[in-house]
Amino acid sequence: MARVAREFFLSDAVTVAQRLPGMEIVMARPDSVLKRYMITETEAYLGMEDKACHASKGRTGRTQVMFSEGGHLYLYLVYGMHWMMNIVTGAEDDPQAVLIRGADPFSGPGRVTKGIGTNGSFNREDMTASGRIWLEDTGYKPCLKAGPRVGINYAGEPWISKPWRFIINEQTK
DNA sequence: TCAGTGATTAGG
DNA sequence: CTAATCACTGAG
Repeated sequence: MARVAREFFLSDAVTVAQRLPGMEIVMARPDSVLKRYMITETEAYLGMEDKACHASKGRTGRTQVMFSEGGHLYLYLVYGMHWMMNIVTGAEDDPQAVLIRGADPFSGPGRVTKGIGTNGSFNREDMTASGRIWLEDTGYKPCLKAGPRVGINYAGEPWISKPWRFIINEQTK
């Protein structure tokens, strides 16, 4: 299976967030064993206008990586204990990103990073070139369910209501 | 329901 | 320098 290349990450965050579920995050462990985690849930953060997006505050030390070319990782610590992992999307100077909220078998953005082992040392990593983390397309195109994003009430309308959270919709039978 | 925990940011 | 905030989780 081939590594997903730059072009994929240059689309807008909503498009990338809709395509990511079903794809696999591949981690090369220090002992060179490869671990794969299928993405199950994402959220899109759409640039400077989106008040829920950290980049709406402008270019700061922390948000700088969101202004880089799509394919880079944006990792930050929240509540003093949980690392959040985002994939930057769009062209350079177009600050958008997709939060990874779930990756099998982990549910919840803090559990994902803890489970797969990403932390601040992965901030600014380029997924299209890194030797320790990248993305692969399995070809699986799951059914998705969209809904409002979590934990961003401070952003106010209309951002609270944007249906930019995407979850694999398990078939009920 | 609510405390833990520390980086980041705005402001004096 | 201070103080507020926070894209969460787990325990009760």
